[in-house]
Amino acid sequence: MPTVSSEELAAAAGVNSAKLRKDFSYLGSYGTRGVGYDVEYLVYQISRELGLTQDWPVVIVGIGNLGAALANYGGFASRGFRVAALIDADPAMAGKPVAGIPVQHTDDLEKIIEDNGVSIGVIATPAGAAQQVCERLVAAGVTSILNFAPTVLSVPDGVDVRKVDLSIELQILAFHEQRKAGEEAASPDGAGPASATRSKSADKGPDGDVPAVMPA
Amino acid sequence: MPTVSSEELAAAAGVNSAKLRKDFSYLGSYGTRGVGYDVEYLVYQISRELGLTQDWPVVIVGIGNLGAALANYGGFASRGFRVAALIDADPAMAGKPVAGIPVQHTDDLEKIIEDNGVSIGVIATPAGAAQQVCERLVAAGVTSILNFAPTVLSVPDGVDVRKVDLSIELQILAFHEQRKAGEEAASPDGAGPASATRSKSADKGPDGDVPAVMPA
DNA sequence: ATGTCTTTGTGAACGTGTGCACAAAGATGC
DNA sequence: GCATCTTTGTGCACACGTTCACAAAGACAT
Repeated sequence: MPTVSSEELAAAAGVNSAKLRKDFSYLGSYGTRGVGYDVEYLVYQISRELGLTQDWPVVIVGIGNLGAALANYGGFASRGFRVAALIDADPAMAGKPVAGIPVQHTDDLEKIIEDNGVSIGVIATPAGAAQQVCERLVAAGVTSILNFAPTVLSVPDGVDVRKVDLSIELQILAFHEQRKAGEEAASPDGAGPASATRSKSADKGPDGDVPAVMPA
Repeated sequence: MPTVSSEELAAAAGVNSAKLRKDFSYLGSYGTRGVGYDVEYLVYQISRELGLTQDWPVVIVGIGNLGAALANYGGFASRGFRVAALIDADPAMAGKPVAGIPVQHTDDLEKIIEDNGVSIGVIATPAGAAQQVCERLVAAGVTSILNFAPTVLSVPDGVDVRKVDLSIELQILAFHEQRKAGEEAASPDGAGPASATRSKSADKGPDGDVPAVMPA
């Protein structure tokens, strides 16, 4: 029986082995003392807990560059996601295959959702259309939405929304990049609107995450 | 002078006002007691701390659907990013404009980086090409990389890499979706490879983040 | 069977981030 | 000038996640 120890896994993943064991214990995963974890059972158990063993039909609304990129993205299928339908508002797109799946028109959105039993929707439309699409998805029975449009969606209770901002990661990189460059020369501080320049060093935690609030 | 109180900002952002004030104090931002924060100065100060006042030239390597979507993404410009160049390995793409910017061939990668003083690179290539592109970017002087390819990149010390996995957010939604559905009926537990079924409830924190390790 | 050796599972310590609560600071009115 | 009122800045306590350290469990050799 192929096994693996928490120490090996921890080294491979770059995390602490105790944390890993504790996580596994929360999952109810029991290893064998002196041996380790049964690889096959462990994989199955984690997969099930994460929902990888289920088939999740999803629809992608808005088949622009991003929607097409998502439709072609290989990582979905291997994680249990199945692109049940592609939907776009442009009549010229209708019927055209993207990633081997014919694009359908927005008019049929509700029927598509219901026929396929879809509970997860992906919005890749322009910002202006996102809220309306969201409402139609929710009304048709979708309870989880992944939003790539640069808008905050408002949804009723019981519906989960996760917003993906493609520029936020770039923002974080730039933040660190600025820190790297700022080590030798202190902040240049050009012509800001401030009357006085404040000091106080502004050091944050070593992780360097961005603050909770940032301007649009 | 238009001002805003921490209480107003906190309500708008949905966070605690004390946390917000503490964050601002770390930034060296002084408000006026009894009044609040000078909006204009606050915006400027946060923008500068986050690096929004700087011009960050970036290159995007791999102009497929995703690369094109990124090139067209409006959120970059407003956050101080400027797409300095688009690079692709396909000679047929060379010269073709995407988002108004002509695509250049990979052969000229090093020259493009150096000429534009680029320190941030975006990789949107297939997984197979990512590591090689990464190495060329780093060798040419790039010190921050945003990786959309489904591969782990290895880089020398001093280079930051952030990996964006487009399916991880979907994964998290599915995880919550599974929890929603699992409330009424306990886990179905089909034909797993396990000999015995373990219990122990497996409750995680209320935030419901995914564990540190997951199978590929 | 007994001892040794490996690795798990977990109690306890530690560090970090969040929220409360209040003194201090400044504005405003009289 | 003094009192009052608002809002900041921050000490303190609490909660949560991470890491350490070790007893218990089991495998394996003799």
